[in-house]
Amino acid sequence: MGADIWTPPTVLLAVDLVILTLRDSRLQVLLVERGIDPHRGALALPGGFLSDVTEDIPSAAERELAEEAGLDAAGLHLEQLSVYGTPGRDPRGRVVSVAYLAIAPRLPEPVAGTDAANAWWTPTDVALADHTRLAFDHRQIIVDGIERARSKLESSALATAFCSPEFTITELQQVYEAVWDVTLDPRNFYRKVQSVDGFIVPAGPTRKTENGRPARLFRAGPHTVLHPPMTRPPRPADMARTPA
Amino acid sequence: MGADIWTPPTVLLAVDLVILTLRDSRLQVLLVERGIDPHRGALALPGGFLSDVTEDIPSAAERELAEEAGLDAAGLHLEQLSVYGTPGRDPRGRVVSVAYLAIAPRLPEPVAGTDAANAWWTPTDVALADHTRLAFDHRQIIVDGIERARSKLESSALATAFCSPEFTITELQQVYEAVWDVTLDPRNFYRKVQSVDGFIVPAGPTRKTENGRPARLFRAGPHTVLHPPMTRPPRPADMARTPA
DNA sequence: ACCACTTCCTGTCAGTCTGACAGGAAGGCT
DNA sequence: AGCCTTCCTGTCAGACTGACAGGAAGTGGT
Repeated sequence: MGADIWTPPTVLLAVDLVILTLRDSRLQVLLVERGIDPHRGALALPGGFLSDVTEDIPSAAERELAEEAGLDAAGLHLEQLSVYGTPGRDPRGRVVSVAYLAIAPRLPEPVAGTDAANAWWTPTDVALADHTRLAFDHRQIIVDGIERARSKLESSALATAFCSPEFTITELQQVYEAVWDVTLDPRNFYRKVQSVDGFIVPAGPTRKTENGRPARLFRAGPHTVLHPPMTRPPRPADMARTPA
Repeated sequence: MGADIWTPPTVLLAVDLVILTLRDSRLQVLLVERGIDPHRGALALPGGFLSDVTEDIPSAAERELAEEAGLDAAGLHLEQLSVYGTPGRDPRGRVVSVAYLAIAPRLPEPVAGTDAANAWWTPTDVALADHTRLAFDHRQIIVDGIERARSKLESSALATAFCSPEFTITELQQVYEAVWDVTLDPRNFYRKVQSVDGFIVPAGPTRKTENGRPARLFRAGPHTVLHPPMTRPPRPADMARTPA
């Protein structure tokens, strides 16, 4: 406890975005190729530093969402994920990054074409494969983001954020199946989803054609917390290990 | 896209701690009285700036836990809560605070006596009462911390962190009742808690006396996620309206 | 028009879980 | 021994879940 004038250290503040969507019935994450050092050429999450010292952190996340992903934050689920600030994670200095989780509906196919056009949707299993080179600690951030999405699918209406404003129950089921990496019984899923109060509401008498019998359309209901929650079937891979 | 040399802005990084415990069958939070401006004299969460630019953020949280609360981080649940960095939340500059949620077992009664002795356990309803003056945005941080604890009691074994290493089922029930602010049926609670795989395990043939029949002792089991989860009964305040 | 095929949706049924309630077990105290 | 306290085991009806069958509503082929 010296009596000298001590001033607290300063850090560089960044935001990183885990943007998830459903394409080809697979969970995909948006990655960009880094054009500058460090980690030039490696894949990374969209993100960047605060533009100026007066910028709000959620605003920075929305700005990066538009600049690097070409996505409009309006009508897009965006929530804070966690903070990553281990010393040495960025060689440029002490960088503390606030990670955000964004969920994009499947519709906006063309992500590129905007400012930073070198962005690709990547299936999550590919992004997390051993041979994929990810910058910084972005691998861990992606893992955390996916786990957050998996968890929130149980207790919240987050699944509707993966869908267009109007969607069928089958589409909703595909969200659960892709994110949880399971297969669900359609009949039980129909029953369960419609019994949860305020989860989804019928969207007019409209219907939608594709191949078989037309499906009814729904939209997100008024409730964001699910009572009772959706139950995730136990994955066979989760064998319990007992730490001593 | 200017060609000028742009340097990202720097911010001051702080940690704040929401430390919850159970005292007198009530959920209580540790608050300190601020001795310096801004908000001198107001109540605040324990916390402070990073000590130096090389300090890890979790380490800073543990250091503040020891310095301001006199608690040892070992064997204490500590998890990151969220980040609070709205411009203007601190008049000294752009301060971004990483909030942590800590759960303390009921035993360590004397919190004071250490470096910063002006720390008190405060029932959460008192801390959040309208007449209580809380510094900065700490009211919101406390609300978020309590909600996190409430939520995690459902799906994780967090409740055991409120208890001594060995505890009775009744003590565990009091945790749920205090945090959720509900009353639970002891008989159903016994059945439920013991049926959840790996939640609690019997702790030897030991017993513990107090007033009536001795209670069996348990300790935390190997699993930290609960299958199936504990279900929180709907609070009477949430009157559901059933649309026709 | 009819059939084959696709997808969507409704029903049934047994096992399990939940909420409500009764009553016995095991201590201390007078 | 009684009486009080607290702990714990049982029972039972209703709700929920997982597994499975079969009808409803479209499209396309012949």
